[in-house]
Amino acid sequence: MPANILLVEDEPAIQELIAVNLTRAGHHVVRVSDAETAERMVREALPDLILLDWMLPGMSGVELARRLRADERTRPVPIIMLTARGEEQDKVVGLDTGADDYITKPFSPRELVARIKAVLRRRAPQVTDDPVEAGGIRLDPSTHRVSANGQSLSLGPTEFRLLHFLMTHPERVHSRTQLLDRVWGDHVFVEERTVDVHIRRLRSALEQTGHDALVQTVRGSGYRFSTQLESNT
Amino acid sequence: MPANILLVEDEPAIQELIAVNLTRAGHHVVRVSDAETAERMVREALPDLILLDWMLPGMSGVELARRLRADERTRPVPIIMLTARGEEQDKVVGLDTGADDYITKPFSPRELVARIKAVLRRRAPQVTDDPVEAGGIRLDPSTHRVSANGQSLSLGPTEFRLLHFLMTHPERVHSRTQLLDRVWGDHVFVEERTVDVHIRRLRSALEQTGHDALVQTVRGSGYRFSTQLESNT
DNA sequence: CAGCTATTTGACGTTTTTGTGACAACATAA
DNA sequence: TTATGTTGTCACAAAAACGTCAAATAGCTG
Repeated sequence: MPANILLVEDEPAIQELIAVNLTRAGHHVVRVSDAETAERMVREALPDLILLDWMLPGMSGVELARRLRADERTRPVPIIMLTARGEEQDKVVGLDTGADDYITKPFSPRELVARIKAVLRRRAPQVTDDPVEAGGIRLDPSTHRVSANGQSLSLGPTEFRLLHFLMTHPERVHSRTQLLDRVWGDHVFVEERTVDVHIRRLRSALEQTGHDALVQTVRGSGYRFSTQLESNT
Repeated sequence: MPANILLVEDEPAIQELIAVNLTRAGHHVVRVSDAETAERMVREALPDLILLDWMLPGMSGVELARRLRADERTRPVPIIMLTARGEEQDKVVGLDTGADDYITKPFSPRELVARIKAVLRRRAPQVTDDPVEAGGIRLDPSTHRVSANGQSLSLGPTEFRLLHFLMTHPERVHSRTQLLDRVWGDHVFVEERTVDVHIRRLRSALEQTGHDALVQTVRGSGYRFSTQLESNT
């Protein structure tokens, strides 16, 4: 289960150490040295998980975590705190800010990878029933209804789940494989091309209400739900 | 929704951590360090929820849960198990004893509060004796009567409870399993498809009075009582 | 522009899910 | 007891959704 991980750590040596190990574990790591940049990146494309150093120049890790938790859109992203001190107090405060786990330096790569795996798995069944709204589309899992500017539209179960997933992970590119895993389920044996077909069905449903640029194709990579127009060269 | 919570945890530090957070979340917390005392307190005054540590000196949490489940009076009190990391397999057993949920240490206060909220909501006795009215249908539990635009119609007991439940939880989609739990009872052994049949009987009763779109099918999910028309096109 | 690859699209057969009528078991009341 | 009504289950019918393919189209590279 490879994941996109955002590593926020100012000390180059540690950054390197962590990045190497995570990459070896199959994850895709993006490195950042300060909280401000990190915040921008998170808003740009939600990572699957954030590794956040406790102490950072400028805005601290704690502060960043708090800010991310304050925003509806970034709230669900799991955060693991990297803390230098092993004090009980810090742990409490750290978790209080909304971190999902903490790990005390120095730590073994093995442990880090294990923790990440645990957090990612724990996050998985975190299916929220909360309504999602973006780009004029409103999707409510509890009533199983989708409406576009008041006008309601009907989707098959799979299209519904697909749209739900895309809307809860907006602005991010999802490969066909990822979509199959997250929308269809880990164990299904389905052609990747099938995703295309469902994307198309979803699109044509959305188009009937005038929304036609929400589900975007990223050639060679996958699909993306975005309220921003596609960037053209 | 503040609740009375009984916290059974022997380790002072964790007890403190949890208590502080729950109190901050508006709950009233009573702390106890062993199962025996806990049992006495529960019998004395039923709490709204019990947070129960898996491992306890003397009688274990599991054992306590089992005993509470065995008694008619204490059975309905929801229990959330606190388990230490790495007891994955035990989770199953824990749920088996009748726990409503479990949470693995270390956990974030945020997560704990959320779980508690979820369990309390799930357990909330939302069935009252008040008459319900929606979509031209009026249902009165106290007189056990249903009327559609004045015209009264007769339903079997099961259809009555089914309609009652649907009307008191309108617009929401209910899976067959949920309906079995809430209408038939928690642990009845009935085929899921039986729900379909009763839905059909309910529908045909309603149709005789001209109401035919109230009970809607949501393919792949379940059924829904709604006054809004099903989305078309 | 040509050649190539990736994606879109429409069609189609299959599978899954739901609707329906019938029936036997059971309870209840006359 | 019989008569009446309710309930759970089944088998089959109907409907909807699904996955796959192949042809058409679009995008990229040189």
